[in-house]
Amino acid sequence: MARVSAHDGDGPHSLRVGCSHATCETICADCPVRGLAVCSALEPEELDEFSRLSQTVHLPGKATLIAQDEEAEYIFNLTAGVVRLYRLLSDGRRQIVGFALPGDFLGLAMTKRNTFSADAVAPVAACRFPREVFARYLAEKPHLLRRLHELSTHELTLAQDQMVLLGRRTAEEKVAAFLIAFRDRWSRINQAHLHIPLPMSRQDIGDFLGLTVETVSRMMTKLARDKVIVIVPDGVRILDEKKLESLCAG
Amino acid sequence: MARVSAHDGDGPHSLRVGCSHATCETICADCPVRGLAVCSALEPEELDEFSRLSQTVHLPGKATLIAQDEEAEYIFNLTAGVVRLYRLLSDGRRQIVGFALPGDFLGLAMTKRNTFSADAVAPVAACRFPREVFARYLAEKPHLLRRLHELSTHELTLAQDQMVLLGRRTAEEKVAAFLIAFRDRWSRINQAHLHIPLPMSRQDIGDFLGLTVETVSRMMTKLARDKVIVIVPDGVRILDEKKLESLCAG
DNA sequence: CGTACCCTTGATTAATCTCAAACGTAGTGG
DNA sequence: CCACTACGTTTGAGATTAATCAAGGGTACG
Repeated sequence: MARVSAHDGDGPHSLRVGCSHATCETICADCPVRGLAVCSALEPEELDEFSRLSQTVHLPGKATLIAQDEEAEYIFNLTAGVVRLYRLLSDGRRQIVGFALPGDFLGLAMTKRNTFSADAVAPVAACRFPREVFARYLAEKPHLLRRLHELSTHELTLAQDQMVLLGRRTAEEKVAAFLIAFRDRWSRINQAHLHIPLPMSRQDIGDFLGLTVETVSRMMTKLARDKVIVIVPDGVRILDEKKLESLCAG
Repeated sequence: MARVSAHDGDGPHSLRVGCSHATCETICADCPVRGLAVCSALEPEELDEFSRLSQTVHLPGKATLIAQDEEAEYIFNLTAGVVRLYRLLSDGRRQIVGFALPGDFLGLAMTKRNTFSADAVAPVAACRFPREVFARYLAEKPHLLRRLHELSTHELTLAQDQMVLLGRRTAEEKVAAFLIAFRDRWSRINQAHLHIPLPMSRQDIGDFLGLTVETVSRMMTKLARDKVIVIVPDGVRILDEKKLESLCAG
């Protein structure tokens, strides 16, 4: 896959196009999220063709991938890092509608304008496709469309989970459910089960759970005090899995 | 379209198959939600073929269309009435994840098991397709799949709106935003703008907005006291559109 | 070393929930 | 026809959760 770096090398916004076609194949084959992403819908020979439509981009933390209401120039297939997706109210209140992890696709809707903003929580790598190019490719690949539809409806299910959480769970249940959900999502990427990496800030977690920073912090402290978790740098370690699960109030 | 009644006629669960093929065409052509529903993706000759895959069912209020975690036997295309979609927590807390109006499709995900429950708020009419039959038809109609994907991503956008509402809006803003959203959805079906029909109970509205019945009632009363709306049987009438919109806190 | 930022903790306030009761309406049966 | 019941809605008073306001502690980075 052609490779572009948007932050390293010779200047803050330099673009450096890297590998040849042969290299591209190697990169896709080595892709850590190969089996999870949209790409899993494609045959090896299609994947080769597909990969040539994109560029691999590396972005630093806080970089914007998608800006709400702006024209959707690109869609992304995240390969490393974590991205927050959010909407803002006019007075500045923010609701994070999701966190994207490696393997996640940004821009499923393929709409002309973005319906949310997205920026990197920590440095990210992604396959970036011009939306128009992707749309043309999609038009002649029904099985890719089917995969996209699967991903969309899965997202919709997650969104409904989140509605239950936001509307009907207490602060403690929200935090517990968040940790469990994050553990489950990470475990599909790497095997580490009891250590949950949380690269995002408490503020981000609060804006995802419909809570203030202070409340998130208090609930984390409470879970730690109750020996359910230990707070470690950039995450938590689960001490009592059963207890944490029971606190979610399924 | 073949017609089945699940509540009228000779017994509580009687099924009465009605019209012939010729009649079916007439019914689809007359369908009030023809231009809104999935059907809008189909050519007239396809529509004829498509319609023969379904039965028109009529269900009384409170009837269950979809039961969470059960096998998804049917998918529905709502033609009349209102349906609430919801999830339950094990202790009985309920979150309504959406209301389906005429033209809406239930079962977009096409998954083997239902991820939510759905029941009629008031008597409904719907085109009912056996899931397997629909899936087979879908497999050979990429433009239908495309339409389904469009509908799914639109649902996802609505779900994200709802997350903002649930996570970051006050009780008054929630109720105001609910009324505005409902007015907008009705206006796509019939032209009546200032009268908003609300066939669902206050409890339903509360379970949709993440509020208690009492709070919904109080906010409705407040809006009425402030001369923004008038509460009428089975709905509200908007008195001050601008004010109501400003209360949503875009 | 200082500054900035994030996280935590404490005290107080405010929004919403809970509990309780009264009201209205629709349907039922005497 | 009316009384009675059932159910949904409204209103009030008090309890509770989470927000707000305020301050201190830790860590990273220049």
